[in-house]
Amino acid sequence: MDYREIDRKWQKAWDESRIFESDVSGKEPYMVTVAFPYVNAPQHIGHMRVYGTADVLARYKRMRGYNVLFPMAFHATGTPILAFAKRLKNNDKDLIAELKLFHIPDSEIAQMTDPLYIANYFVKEIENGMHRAGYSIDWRRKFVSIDPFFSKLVEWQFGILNSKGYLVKGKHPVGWCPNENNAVGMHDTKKDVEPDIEKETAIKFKVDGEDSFILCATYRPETVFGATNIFISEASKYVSCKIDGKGNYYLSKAAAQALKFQFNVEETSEISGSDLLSKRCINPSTNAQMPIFPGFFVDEGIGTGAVMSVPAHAPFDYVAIERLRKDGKALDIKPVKVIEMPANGVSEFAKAAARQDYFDMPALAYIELFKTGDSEDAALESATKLQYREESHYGKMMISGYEGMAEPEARERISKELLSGDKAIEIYVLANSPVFCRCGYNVVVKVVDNQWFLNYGNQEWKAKAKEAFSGIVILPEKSRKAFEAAIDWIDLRAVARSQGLGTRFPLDSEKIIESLSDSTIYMSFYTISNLIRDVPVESLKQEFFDYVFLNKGDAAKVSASTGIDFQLVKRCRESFDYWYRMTSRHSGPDLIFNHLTMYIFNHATIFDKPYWPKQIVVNGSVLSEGEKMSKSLGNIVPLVDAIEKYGADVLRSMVVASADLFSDSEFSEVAARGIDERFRYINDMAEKSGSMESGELRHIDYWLYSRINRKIKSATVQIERLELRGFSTGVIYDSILELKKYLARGPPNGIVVRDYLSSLVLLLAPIAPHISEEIWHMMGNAGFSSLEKWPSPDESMISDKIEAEEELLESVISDSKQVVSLMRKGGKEPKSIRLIVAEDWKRVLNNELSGSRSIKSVMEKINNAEEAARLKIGDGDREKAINYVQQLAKKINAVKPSVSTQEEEYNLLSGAREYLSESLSCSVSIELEAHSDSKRASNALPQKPGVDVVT
RNA sequence: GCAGGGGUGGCAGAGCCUGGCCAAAUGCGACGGGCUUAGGACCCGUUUCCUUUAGAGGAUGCAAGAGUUCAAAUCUCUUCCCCUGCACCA
Repeated sequence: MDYREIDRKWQKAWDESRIFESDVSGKEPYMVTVAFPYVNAPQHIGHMRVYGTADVLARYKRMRGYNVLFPMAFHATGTPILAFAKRLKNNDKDLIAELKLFHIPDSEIAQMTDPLYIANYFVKEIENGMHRAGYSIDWRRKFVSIDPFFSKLVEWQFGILNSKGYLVKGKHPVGWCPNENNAVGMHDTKKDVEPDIEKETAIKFKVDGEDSFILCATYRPETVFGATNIFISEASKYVSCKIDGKGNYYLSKAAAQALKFQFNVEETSEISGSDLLSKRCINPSTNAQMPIFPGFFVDEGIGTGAVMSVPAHAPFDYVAIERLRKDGKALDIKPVKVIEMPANGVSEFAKAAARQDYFDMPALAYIELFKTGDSEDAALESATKLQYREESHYGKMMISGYEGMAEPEARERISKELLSGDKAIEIYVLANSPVFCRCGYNVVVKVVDNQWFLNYGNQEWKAKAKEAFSGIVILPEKSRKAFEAAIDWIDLRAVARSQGLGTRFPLDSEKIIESLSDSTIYMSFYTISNLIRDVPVESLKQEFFDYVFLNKGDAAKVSASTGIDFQLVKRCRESFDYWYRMTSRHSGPDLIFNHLTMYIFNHATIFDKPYWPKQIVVNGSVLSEGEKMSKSLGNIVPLVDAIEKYGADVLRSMVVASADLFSDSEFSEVAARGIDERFRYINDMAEKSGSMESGELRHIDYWLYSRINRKIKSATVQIERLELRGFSTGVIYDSILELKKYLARGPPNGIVVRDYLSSLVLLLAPIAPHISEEIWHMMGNAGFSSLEKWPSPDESMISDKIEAEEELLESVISDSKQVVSLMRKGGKEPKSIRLIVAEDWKRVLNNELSGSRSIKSVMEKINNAEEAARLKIGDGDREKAINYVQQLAKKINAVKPSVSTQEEEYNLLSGAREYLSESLSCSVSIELEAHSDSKRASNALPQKPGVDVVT
């Protein structure tokens, strides 16, 4: 069996028969869409998870009789492709190495300095990979998000959003490269670090006798009540400046430079750090006089280059004051405690901080307890972090007006009060500074003016989105909460960028629509993309989309004003109306907080209710040999390589079906081998089954029928919920165990095996379509298994009884083996084994006990002659019956009702006698308890025949 | 910090919603045996501890602790730990 050959054979057959090209019909529609791939890299096996899962659903629904559409397009908007081209221009070695990993020839790489060339190349590459993976895609509908005709849809969409007032203008902080003069995201930084922007409160400390302020940035404005002095960097340059035309503020020159990206900063004079030391300030919250001291730890580049000193709550401040004291300075500075920890604090540190001896200096507690072999700065750093964290967690304010308030709440309140009282301003800082742009420059925070946002915070819109969301089936159901959180959380989203590929922003033609915002309703485009491919782009006017997607206006007028053929206009409307009624959307969990949420919002406001999303499926990722795939680990496996090596179906089963939706699946050599072996086994059995004789149905044949029908039933429930792990375990693994068990029971019955395999092969079709087709054909069927009807269970063939009886045989064997092995230990060799079938009155008692779970009532029945007769307990059996019930008393909860009668059990064992003696390598005889002279006879229980090993 | 998900035997991973048949499926690994010239494949058995020459009994056990219950991996509470996301970026 050569997977490669089978893959090619059936892919070709599918293509030639165009079975995945779907058009409007009388059947129920089912449309499956996946977050389209970004065309700046070839696919690796990780991509197979989401596309493969979607394909499994598409293939399953097709077999369920739906008219399934699985389209695909490509994403090329935004900056990554530009960045890619730029990196290649600069001969970026890492990128070239990555491309080589995917076997991209040098001649191609040489041409990849052109963004469009890159996009085209990867479009082809990815399409080829998807084709070889066997996805049932209708390729006629493909498009790229930078195609002009697609831009028309985006323009139309933004026209609607604007008319609803959802586009707003405002300020926004971004990571910024002063050298390249553009916004910097994760993709643009060295080591791919996301610039982490945080807000800080910069408090104004009035300088005594001057009309100016010292500006101190802090994360903990609530500690301003404990501020005793100010620290500056003695050796640094400071400036006095106006910020946005207001005030005279002292801050470090470095800080002033950085703040120019956030405010209009006018420097009016320069002053050295040491000259500042002679000034005094006033604490805006306590009106206390505060001296200015040099602080050994103050960095001119961080914050404002000036720090408000809170020695009670900041270890660095405390130590700086101590050092000054040693030099006879700052003698009158006393720490002021403003946050109290509970006396029974949870950590050692917190407990100490609350102790009397550290009464007003909790910082000291942290410092002392953190004294390690580390450098002092490192220890102080750790102490600071912990104190900050613990005070946030457990601390309560001691300041009147805020007494007892938890610190985070106080922080927010006090910050707001300072800001509204004009006692502070808000600045942005880079929390993970320094971050380097790829060009080598330090990234700063810039506040971008005139930024356009989509206002997802709009209450009306949010309410609509929630309404739409309530009607969506989320798989797996447990990710529903994440969506709810996302819908609540999403607020303003910047929507225009100054660079990148994509559609121009209608309200500012200098800008490009941001690349997640331009792809929130693109799935609707699939319904018409194949129809309008040759229509002149200019004709795709607003009224065309209004008619097609919103049913506004009429086709004749639209045709007249746009010049698009009347019939075509109507067909577009019909196509959208047909397909968009049932859609399933697929992606990874990383898109919940952006794309998928935006998808819901945009659909809710643009489309009418019948076309709102119906289902969203979120799946986990793929680990490679237990590790996350990453460039640095060098364990990225190109998709086409893996298909070549293992075959599409083994790979699909491993990547798509070996884990449940939410968990990561694992790609490994061992797993591949396991699946491969099982596929081969099924294939071999199918081959052999052709020549198997058929005969009358035996117990074990009914058993196999019961199993397969039960499997069809459970597998259908599982695939419906995309619980693919359970599904594939049942279909691939368990079914083989069942077949083996069946074969061990004697010569197989051809018709039964063939029926079993036929169902199995169809169940396998969604995950392993190529092999399914191959075996389906081998077994003499015409047509494609991909188009066969999904098997439906025959409930009448599902039998608990038959399955329980087969289990009985297994337990008889294992019981007997255990006895035999005990005998052998004692040096005795078994000659034969007598199996004794329990009498019917025991069965009756089992049923009574398992029903009532009451020893007492059953005993009463036995002792009552009439009842006993009804229960068919003869007078001679009464004594035995009482003993029996007493024997079961201990395990009353484990007593099960009896499934078969004495006669049935006897027949079962007799029928399986050959199998039993073979399994036990010993001759076996069956007898009834009533007629048995074995001393073990009374041990016989219903479902558990007595075993007498004769030596 | 906030939000979401999780913690099960050597490993992976079911079970948890709907408590009892759970010393816990299945796969992998390991060990012993069979088959084989040999290896692979395949087949059988073992894989928490103790006891047991009759199919068994007992102890411990599903992150830790407490609770509910006749009965807890499963329900409730507390604590600890891990993963993911926190935006203008695809």
